This record gives sequence, structure tokens and C-alpha cells, in this order.
Amino acid sequence: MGRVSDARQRLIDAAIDLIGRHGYAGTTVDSICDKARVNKGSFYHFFQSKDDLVVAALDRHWEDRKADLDRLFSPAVPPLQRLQNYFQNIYERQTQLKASTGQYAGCIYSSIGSECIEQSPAISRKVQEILSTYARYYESALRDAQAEGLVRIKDLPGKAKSLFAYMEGVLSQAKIQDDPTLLRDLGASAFEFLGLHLQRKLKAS
Amino acid sequence: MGRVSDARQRLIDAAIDLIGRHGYAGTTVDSICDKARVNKGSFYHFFQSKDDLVVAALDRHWEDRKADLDRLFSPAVPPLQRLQNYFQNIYERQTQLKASTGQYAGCIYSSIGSECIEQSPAISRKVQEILSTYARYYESALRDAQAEGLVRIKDLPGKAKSLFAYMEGVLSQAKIQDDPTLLRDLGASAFEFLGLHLQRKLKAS
DNA sequence: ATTGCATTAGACCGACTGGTCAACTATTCC
DNA sequence: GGAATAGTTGACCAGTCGGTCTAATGCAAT
Repeated sequence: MGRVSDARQRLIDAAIDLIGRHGYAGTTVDSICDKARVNKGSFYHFFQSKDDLVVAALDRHWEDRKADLDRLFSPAVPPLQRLQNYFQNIYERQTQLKASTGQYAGCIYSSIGSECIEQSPAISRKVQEILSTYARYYESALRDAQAEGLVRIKDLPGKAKSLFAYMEGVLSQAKIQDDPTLLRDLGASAFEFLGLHLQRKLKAS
Repeated sequence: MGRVSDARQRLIDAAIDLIGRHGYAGTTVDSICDKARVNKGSFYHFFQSKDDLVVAALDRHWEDRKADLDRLFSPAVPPLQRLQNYFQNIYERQTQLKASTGQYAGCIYSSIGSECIEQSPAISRKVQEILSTYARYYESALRDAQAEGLVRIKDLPGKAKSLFAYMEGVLSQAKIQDDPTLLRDLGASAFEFLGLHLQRKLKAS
């Protein structure tokens, strides 16, 4: 019953784009409405508040990203190959985003998270939830690699968190310094972090 | 001639604290004035704009931090020891900030930087300047370590940038996830990243 | 003591903030 | 075709934003 509309989706898409570029506080409800070609009243028909929209946008962004990760981290792929493909994917994603928006996007979860702690509990919780789910992909791949004797890691969950933090750091620095080299070498550096050298060990597996 | 005042300094201190917690856009000129017990008129007597204050605050923050770094990265200290002391210093700093403000502060340069690119060129430039100066400490220590045969690194500037990005990532994730473990293990993890194991190799140097 | 100037004070500005509201319109189901 | 319902519209709100302005104030050097 009633009419149907994709305004909700348009608002979410606009929010992801704008917040990715200008941050949470730097993005206004009006600017989101403008970009989505939606009136203020419609915004508050679909969302209770700005924070509500941001949480929905995070959910939606993660839904999309998760589909990629599920493919890249498929157990059908050898564990170290998963990581290599994944880091390659990050490089390609960021390169593409830079081409279309003019700058590296970094990680939207971390960007929003570091801005919103102490300001919006709802957003913080969502970001924390996404980031810890995200990091589990690392842990799983490393555990499989360990089981196959490809790596020797003492504190496996710790190493997974470290590697994840490294990836986040690279994304952040690439964005701030507008530097592609860190992103390009992300995979190779990550493998060194694991005590591996890309060419030799990967061929062996 | 005329009176003297420390209002300028109070404004900078207040800005560092507030921006560290709520970000650039999330910190208002009024809130800075309130915290510094300074009136709006005085603010604009000392600074041309909000951005002007932020740049001054970044300068001031870096001035203080630089003094610490100069001590920690003194050539009088063995190069790997410099890094160990430095990572320990980060852990202590963040722990202390968490105790006094209730949360890990992360890196104020990266936080502001990732928020202000595309919004404020002046602030972006300042952040980029500070971050690249900062990373030189890493490069210098690694070069000295290499010269003493303590590490074997092919792309030394690249490795320095990677290690720096790792540190930034750890700070960011520690802040968002409110997780002390990453910070505690930062030094040990960094040495693994360099292909070293803390206890053994450090004793050898 | 006076004068000159750095500083202080806070009312004020227009633009914009997140959010509300009531009237209106189109669609879908019966 | 007529309810019932989902979505649209844009004027409006109180509060806040970064920033301006003029008058007052007090210290420092003469």
C-alpha cells in the first residue's frame, strides 16, 4: 500500500559519499538531502535522526563490503592467497575511489569511529561491531595458514589485530599524504610482517 | 606596551584538548572560548579564524612532541633501543591520556588530517608537514640500525613509512576499540615487523 | 600622571544547524 | 472507485555556527 520510493537508498548513498569526504560533523543533513534530491521532510520520514541515517549507512556499506570479503576470504582459496587477493583488492578499490572522487577514501569505519566516540554511542557501537567482525577475516585466514604450516605465529588473534591495524594505518596515511606507494606495497609489506617473503613462500604454497 | 596575557596559550591548550576528543568540525569556537575562559572578541584578536587557531595548535602540539622525540631518538642511544623506548613512550602517553580524559587519544595529527583534507588546505598542509617530519625519526633510526648490521632492510624509506603507518593504525584502533592490548604490544609487534625478536636481538646489540 | 596600545568584553550578525509539522499527492489493495 | 497508506513538499523553528564590531579596560613605558 501507498507509494514506493528509492529515496531512502539515495539518502544512504549520498551520506556514504559525503561523510567519506567531509567526515560526520562536516556533513550536514541539508547537504545529504541536496545530493540525494530529497526534501528535508522526506529525510525525517525515513530516519529518526542524522545519527540514525549514519548507522543505516554504515550497515549498508558493510553489507556491500562483506560480500566482497566473503568472496576474497573463501576457504576454497589457499589462506595466504586470500590475503594477497584481499590486499590487491584494497589497492584497486582505493585507486578507483581516488580516480572518481579525487582522493583516497581511507577506511570509512575508522574515520567515522575516531570522530564519533564520546559523541554518539549508537554510531560508536556500530563501528566497533563492524571493525571487530572485519578483523575476524584476518584471524581466520591466519589460522588456516598456521594449520597448513605456512606461518608460525605465537599469538594468533594478536597478530590478526596487528595486521588489521597496519592495514588501517596504511589507508589513513595514504589518504592524508595522498601517497599511492604505501597502498601499492601493502600486500608485500603485510607478508613481511608475517615473516614471509611474497614470491618464494607463495609459490611454495 | 599594553597589557600582557596568556589567553592565546589558553586558547591553544583548550583547542588541543577539545579537538583531540571531538574532532575539528565537532569543536566550536565558542566551546574553545568557554574552556579557555576567553571571550569571543579576544579569540579573534589573537587568531584570524578557527583554521588559524587550529594550525597554531598543531604547531604548538608538535613543538612539545618534537622535544620528546629528540630525546628518545638521540643518536647517543643505540638505534633499536631508540625505537623500543619510543614505543614504550607512546604506550605511557596514551595510558596517561586515557586516565585523564577517559579515552585513548590516538594521533591528533592523523585525526585532524583525515577530517580536514578537502576542507581546509592550510590545516592539511600543516598536518602533512608534521607527519612527514615525524616519519623521518623512524627512517633515521632504521638507517643507523642498518649501518650497525642490526637489521636487513631493502627499501629503507618504504619500511620506515610502513612502520609509521602501523603505529598510526594501532593508535587509531586502540582509540576506536578502547583496546590497550594493541598499544601494550606495539613495541614487540613493531620489532617483529622488522624481522626481529625483541629479547634476543636487543641483547645482542 | 598621562598617554598609547594590547587586551577584554559581549552584544550582534547573517547563515546555517538538526529537526518539526501539516497539508498534499500518488499508489496499492479491496 | 474509494479508503487506507506511504511518500512528498517546503515553510518554519529555536538554537548554534564562525565571525564582526565598538567601547571599555588596564598595563607599560615615558
